[in-house]
Amino acid sequence: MNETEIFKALADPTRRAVFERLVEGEKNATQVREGLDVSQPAISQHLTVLRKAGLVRERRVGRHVNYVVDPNGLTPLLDWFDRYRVYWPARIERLKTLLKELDQ
Amino acid sequence: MNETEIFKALADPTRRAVFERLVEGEKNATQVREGLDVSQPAISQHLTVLRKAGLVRERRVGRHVNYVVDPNGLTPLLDWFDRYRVYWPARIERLKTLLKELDQ
DNA sequence: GAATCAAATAAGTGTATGCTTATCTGTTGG
DNA sequence: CCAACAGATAAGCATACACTTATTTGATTC
Repeated sequence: MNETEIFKALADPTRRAVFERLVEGEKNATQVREGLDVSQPAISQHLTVLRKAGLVRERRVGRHVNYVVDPNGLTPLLDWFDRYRVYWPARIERLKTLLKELDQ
Repeated sequence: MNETEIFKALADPTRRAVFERLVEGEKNATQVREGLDVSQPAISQHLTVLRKAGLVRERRVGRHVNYVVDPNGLTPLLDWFDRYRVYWPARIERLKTLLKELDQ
């Protein structure tokens, strides 16, 4: 749930691949594993890390456990970026300004 | 320069603190160190990691070496977020849509 | 309710990482 | 030039981490 945990979770390429696969849609651990050259426990461990970081949620469906991306999981990182938005490229910065104007 | 390197660089709390201090403005290694309870070599090592990740740049000024945040350093991460913007909170998502409409 | 299968946990291992102290490098000001 | 000082590098260490194989847990289906 905190920045460090999320950054760490996304810092590992394999784990980021797992996350990216879940972005495609809800999947169980076996489906997540397809195409990735790691053992079943490895996937399970990665999913635990992602879950603890608040990036994914699990949902039991019969014998399987489905994993879904948590829509709010990335929020802390977005907030962090927001705090240093001075250094964002102009394109994004422009966007932000726009929102403020619209909120008024 | 690649996502993994940047995520890793920002995943360490001390190193992220170093980066955040540089966001305040150009500083030399000694100034960066102030208030942080780590040795001089530790700071030097953190700065090297940040520099290799493309997040900061160094600039010799006499006997000192000044460090500055690289404005484009975060771009790869922003692009990554962009790729998964489906899961951004609605507020931001709305913004994006708006921009597109305005571009037309 | 026993067999089956998905997924988690246990235990162990090699490597990466963040830190330290000690030393070296390089630039400057007297 | 050389003394002084900023910062980098070397070397070593303890811990964290990503992975493996082996085993356990837990739910379903026959």
